[in-house]
Amino acid sequence: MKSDNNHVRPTIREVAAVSGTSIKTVSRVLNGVTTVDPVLVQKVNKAIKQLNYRPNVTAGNLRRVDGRTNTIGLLLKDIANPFSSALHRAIENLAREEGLDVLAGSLDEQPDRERELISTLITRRVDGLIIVPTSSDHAYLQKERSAGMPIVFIDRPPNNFIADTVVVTNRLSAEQATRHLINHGHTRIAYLGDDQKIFTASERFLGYKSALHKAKLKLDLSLVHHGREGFDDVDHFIKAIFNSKNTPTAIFASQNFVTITAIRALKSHGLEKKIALVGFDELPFADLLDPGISLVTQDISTMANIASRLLFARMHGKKTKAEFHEIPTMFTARGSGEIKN
Amino acid sequence: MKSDNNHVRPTIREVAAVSGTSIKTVSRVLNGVTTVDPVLVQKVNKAIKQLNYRPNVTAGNLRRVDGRTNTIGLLLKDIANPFSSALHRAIENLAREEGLDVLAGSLDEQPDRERELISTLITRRVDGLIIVPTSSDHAYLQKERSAGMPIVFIDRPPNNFIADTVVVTNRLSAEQATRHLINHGHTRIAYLGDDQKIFTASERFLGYKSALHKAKLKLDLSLVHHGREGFDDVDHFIKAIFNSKNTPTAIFASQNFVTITAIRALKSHGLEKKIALVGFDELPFADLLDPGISLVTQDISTMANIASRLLFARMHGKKTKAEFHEIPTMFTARGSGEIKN
DNA sequence: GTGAAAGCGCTAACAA
DNA sequence: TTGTTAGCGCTTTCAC
Repeated sequence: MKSDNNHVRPTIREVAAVSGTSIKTVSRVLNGVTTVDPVLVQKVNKAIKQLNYRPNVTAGNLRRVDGRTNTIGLLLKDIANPFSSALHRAIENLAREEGLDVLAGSLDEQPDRERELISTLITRRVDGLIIVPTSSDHAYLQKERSAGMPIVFIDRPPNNFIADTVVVTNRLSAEQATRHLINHGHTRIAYLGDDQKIFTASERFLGYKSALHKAKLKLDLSLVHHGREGFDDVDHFIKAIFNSKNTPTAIFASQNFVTITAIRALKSHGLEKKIALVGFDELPFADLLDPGISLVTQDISTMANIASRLLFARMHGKKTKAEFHEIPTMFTARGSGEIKN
Repeated sequence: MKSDNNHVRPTIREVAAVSGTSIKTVSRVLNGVTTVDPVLVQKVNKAIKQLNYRPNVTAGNLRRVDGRTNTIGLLLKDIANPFSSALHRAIENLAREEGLDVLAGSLDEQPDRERELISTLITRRVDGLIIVPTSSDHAYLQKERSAGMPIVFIDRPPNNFIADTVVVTNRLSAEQATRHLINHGHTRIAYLGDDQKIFTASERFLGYKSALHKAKLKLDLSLVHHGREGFDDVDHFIKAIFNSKNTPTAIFASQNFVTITAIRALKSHGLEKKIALVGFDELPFADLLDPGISLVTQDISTMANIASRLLFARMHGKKTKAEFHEIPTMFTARGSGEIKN
């Protein structure tokens, strides 16, 4: 609150005045330059303490030769989502080691929000961006990268734009999960997924179809639903197929909230121990349910590690061509996926 | 990357040059001043587009009369914890409406980390701070507030420092939860809690004791354990009391990870339908377990709302004395807490 | 309505 | 080793 005159922070100039030195000497002390006379260092430190001086780093960065703000931007689907927050935390830890702070924001699958947030982050001159994208066209980022902004995509690749990308083996893992159900004797396997516009959702659906195909099972579209997480339609669909003649004997749910909806629906029909279920995505405490939920989970730690290292390297000037990393998933059998037909 | 000469962002000066106007006119256009000749506005906008100019807000804030950075700092226990991330998300939404970005960080119950993070946030000149504190002494913040930094505490109050605070009715709600178990016929109720140094943990323990006292039940310390979340000791303790002669018939678990540990232990003994359990804190999908977990939950949305509004008001110069808000909790009976003795 | 000059708090360059 | 000056990119002041 600068408007308050008794509430103004002292500047480097005042520290210089109080300590009887120059601002440059104060600056040197602040930056740990070793060639300063220890006596002056003492004086400066005393003045700093006396005035409760706190350097303004944003002012310093303005002139500083590297011009860095030591801040990175992180765009997530939703900060409160378990996958997002685990990713956020892992990246926070890595950023801290590099002396970077993280400005994170939720996009809620809204492309406008993606552009808007990226715009404000650029306006703040963050040093780099890690993005779980939601837009279907990232050509607009070309200008930003040309202006020197390092950008790494995680969980989903960019569209119409080439950049470092870290994703998981969505298709392969979904195929394996579906095959797992097939191997337990199922031939009528429902697919419940997120909006197909989302990369991970469409990839996982391809994996599901591929598994059916390889097992010479026919794709029955009446058992397929692409919904929006948490929306009633998933619930309606599940209730509808359970009331139809064509009841599936197994379900592959390709995202955490969809899996939750499926579990609720199964429970409400008393079918949770009769119909097999395999989910894809983080699901806290999947082991506590009865039956435990068999899940394909993502190696968030490795994803965060690779993405962060890539970003930091670009921030340090690395100029090699964009890298694409596909991280294997883990499968944990806990019971729900091992129910036999 | 300023070191890269072909990667430098254009400045307001270049926009002025290209558009054939002055930097002040460009500044006016940028800030939407309406008294600018539309012809000049056109020219300026054309130059901005042509150069892909992005104003540097940190530079602008330096001179700007209010000196604000439009950033707030948010210190949480752990960004990936369900309670923290829900709080974070709620605050993010409110901050966005005010045009503020959020710099969030995890403290992991480490007081050093609290001081360190606050220090870097002040150095960045954030406009305000919302803190879930972990330190046992906040006197060090006095200087910062005197220098004009608005500070609001949430979930836990400050120590040796008076500031706006938003907490829940920890003691009362814990007492009610314990009484709920007593009302179902239990007299040997175990208490499992977090480290007592944590405000919420000690308050909830007081509530537990108060309920016993009012029901004329004796406090049996062999049924009480103050552990650290996720640590094996909670698990060991539970196993020990189940193997003792003094087995409890009910458990009050005062924090989410402790509740999880309790559920796991009960399940491993096949006791989840025999021993009653009430938890305190967020627990995703508590309704999906069998039995459903009866929980005291916190009104995170209201907490975030009140804390944010308080902070924003202080940022706008509000000078009234510190407010203390105690938010009621909600109790949801789902089965685990209604098991009778 | 417009622009030149000063200055925000700091670091870089260069001199002493 | 220390200090002076210029300047980072912008907004403010104030004259035109």
